Amino acid sequence: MRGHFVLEKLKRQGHRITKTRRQILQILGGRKPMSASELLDGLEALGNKVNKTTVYRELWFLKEGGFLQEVSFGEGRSRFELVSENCHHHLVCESCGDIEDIVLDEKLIMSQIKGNFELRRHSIEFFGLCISCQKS
Amino acid sequence: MRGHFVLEKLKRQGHRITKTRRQILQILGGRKPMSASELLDGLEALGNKVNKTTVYRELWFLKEGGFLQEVSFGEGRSRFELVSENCHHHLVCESCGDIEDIVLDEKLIMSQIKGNFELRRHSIEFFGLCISCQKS
DNA sequence: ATTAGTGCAAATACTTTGCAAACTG
DNA sequence: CAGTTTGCAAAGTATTTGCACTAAT
Repeated sequence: MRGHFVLEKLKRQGHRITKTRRQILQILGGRKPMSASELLDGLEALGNKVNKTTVYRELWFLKEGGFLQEVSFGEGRSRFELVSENCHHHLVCESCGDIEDIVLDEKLIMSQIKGNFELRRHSIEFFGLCISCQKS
Repeated sequence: MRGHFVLEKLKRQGHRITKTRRQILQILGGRKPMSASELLDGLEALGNKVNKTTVYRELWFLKEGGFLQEVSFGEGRSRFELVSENCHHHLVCESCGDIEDIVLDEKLIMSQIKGNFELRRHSIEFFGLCISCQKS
């Protein structure tokens, strides 16, 4: 889901397109899952000195609207990324924190869930060392 | 890894077996991944009014020792469970919070990670509705 | 007796809330 | 103008730290 598509849908839904909302989508559009504070930094880098409350509320708003998904890398804080059509997961480097996307064979994994559990969502993350960090 | 095995190993390593340490292992031994505050409640239910600091320190200690593993369900807090020989994952009910273990075909999943990423650990969780919650 | 383990209070990090003010459409 | 969005301050929850004190071996 691309940022401008989100903006159009929001507009159609009667929501307002503010500078902060536009910039948050812009920032999330290009990168890996981001935490609230990283987003805050990103906004500040764009010259937008917003309050953290605004960022948290915007993340909640966009998540509720189905535009963002929350991911957790066990860092004690949440990260958010634009929902993507192709279901992907992450390779997280424990040294430099770099995040790479990885696409798994969904069917293969889902087929292993037997029984009557009604699956709604899942979260799969791999942690280790990226190529650059293996060298150093 | 069973609790009493952990206790023996700790004793061999020169660590002390305190009431709190014994009870924490006892509580973690029987159940699903628990948060620090749940553990605190469990200890209080056993008549042990420990301080939360002690619980956090003990969890850190046992994790460092390789006896516990940390899991995150994106709740904004960490959970801990005894490390198990057979690598398992979790089915988490989003309604009642019940946690069921599930064993996946590791090789099948790991084989999908191509490239030069040096894998150290991974985390796979499924969220949805357990059987009882589907009925109500 | 040593020193690992504990309690307490305070500090830090992340996130949420209430309300008044500002801005978008 | 009306209703959405924002800022600010304060509160809430999870976790950590320093230091003096207690207890296991």
